[in-house]
Amino acid sequence: MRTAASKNASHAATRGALLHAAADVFAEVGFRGATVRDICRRAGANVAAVSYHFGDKAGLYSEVLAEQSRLAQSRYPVPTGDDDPAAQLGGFIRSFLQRVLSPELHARHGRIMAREMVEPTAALDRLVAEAIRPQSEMLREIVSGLLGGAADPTAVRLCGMSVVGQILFYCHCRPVIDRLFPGAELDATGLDRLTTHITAFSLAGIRGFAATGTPSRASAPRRTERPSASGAAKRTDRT
Amino acid sequence: MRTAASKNASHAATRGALLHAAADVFAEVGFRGATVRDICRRAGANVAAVSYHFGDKAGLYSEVLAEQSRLAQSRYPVPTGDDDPAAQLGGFIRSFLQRVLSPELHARHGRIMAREMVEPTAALDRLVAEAIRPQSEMLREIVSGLLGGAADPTAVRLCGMSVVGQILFYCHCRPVIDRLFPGAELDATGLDRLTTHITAFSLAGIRGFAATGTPSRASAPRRTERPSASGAAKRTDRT
DNA sequence: AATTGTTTCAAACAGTTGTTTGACAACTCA
DNA sequence: TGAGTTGTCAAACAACTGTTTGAAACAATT
Repeated sequence: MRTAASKNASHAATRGALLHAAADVFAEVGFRGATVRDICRRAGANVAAVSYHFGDKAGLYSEVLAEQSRLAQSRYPVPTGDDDPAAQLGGFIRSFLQRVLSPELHARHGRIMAREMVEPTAALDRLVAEAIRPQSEMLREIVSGLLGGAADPTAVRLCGMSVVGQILFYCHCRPVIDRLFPGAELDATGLDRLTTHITAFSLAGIRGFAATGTPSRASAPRRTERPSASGAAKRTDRT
Repeated sequence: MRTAASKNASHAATRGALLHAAADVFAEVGFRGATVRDICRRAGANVAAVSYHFGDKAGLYSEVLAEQSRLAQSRYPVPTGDDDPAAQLGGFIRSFLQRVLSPELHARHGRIMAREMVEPTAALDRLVAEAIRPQSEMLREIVSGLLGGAADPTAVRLCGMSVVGQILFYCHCRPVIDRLFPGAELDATGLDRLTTHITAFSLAGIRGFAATGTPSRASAPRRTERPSASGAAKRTDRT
């Protein structure tokens, strides 16, 4: 029998090298595009190493996903201990942005997560349960605090998604953004500016809902004609 | 020589069947995951058909991308002819949402675009130039109209991205949303509700900027401690 | 020193991939 | 009719995929 860690250091060494290399490769080309041979070459390990240490490619990927998620969470945790809901929202947005966009984490964590969301693998369920749902719950409480206790749960959910959507846009659409606005980089300064903007925009948006139960006094968008779709769906404007 | 259409109907027929089947397959499993054999099987064509009609797999994909983009744009165009910037924004949001989320288009257009943005291929440049940049420009003018003529270009851009981010979130993160909130479907009614929400949220957010040149009166988010990152980046709060 | 359990490795395996080939049928136009 | 073009097809090609194998190297214990 082996007494856990004391036995062999090389086990943990190559295992770590595999995780390290795999994170890079998965981030670059996705799960499908990644090849076990490429990962092993970068890790300085034999092709059989993946099978030996993680069972198969999917097992390695699942482990990478979990590790990246843990790492990002511990590096930029959501700050707690603030009573002001507005400050809570700002902290939430800042930490979220840093997790997916800060230069040190975007290359791996951010891109891997983006891929996993758009093209889910079997590992997504675990990721949602362990990492995403708690975050979602946290945001729900913050928004709820901003909207007031008796707020419509649907409105709370929609506002939360509006916040997260703004954040993830910069992560998911980075290739497009870089092409549209070549100059704008996302270094630490850019991240600060982004945090300020999204927080202010979101607070104003949420407070628009808080004022009246219905969406502020905004002029309701006029329906576009549906060119050939038959039978206009019955209208239900109110939330 | 062949006089265009009169020659052989079977050419256009199998070519169309290939585009049709390929759109489905690319939407389902992405460019990498799609196999020429699967596409041809669904199209009722021979494996060699792709090579014959489109040169290679990438050529077929590029054609699918362009066709889907054209199709979505003609089906749900951005309504024009409205003078009220708020109504313009509502129309922009509605048509955008319908293009990427309406049941008839999401299965193909929406999902293919989402994949292309997260994992770009060589075809992205053409897509940006022909479809995305014009939309971006349109949105820029709308937001500019809302913020007033002398608005900071950076603020206009950020507000525009806040709008688009909210929209694309439902397209890019659909797998996650479905797991977090299993009940919420996105049929025509749900799309209407979404349109109303995002429009109201965005108008409130933008107007928060229009009031003062700086981000409303929002309490600035307090900085989270950076656990181990050395040297705090110098602070530049103002936009 | 012999034994045991663990980790690495080159080689091979079986399957799939995109693409090409050359024969064959269908059609147009003279 | 017959030459010439065009589209389809089964088969094959070479390259690459994830995974397995059995032997070798290694470290620690007996």
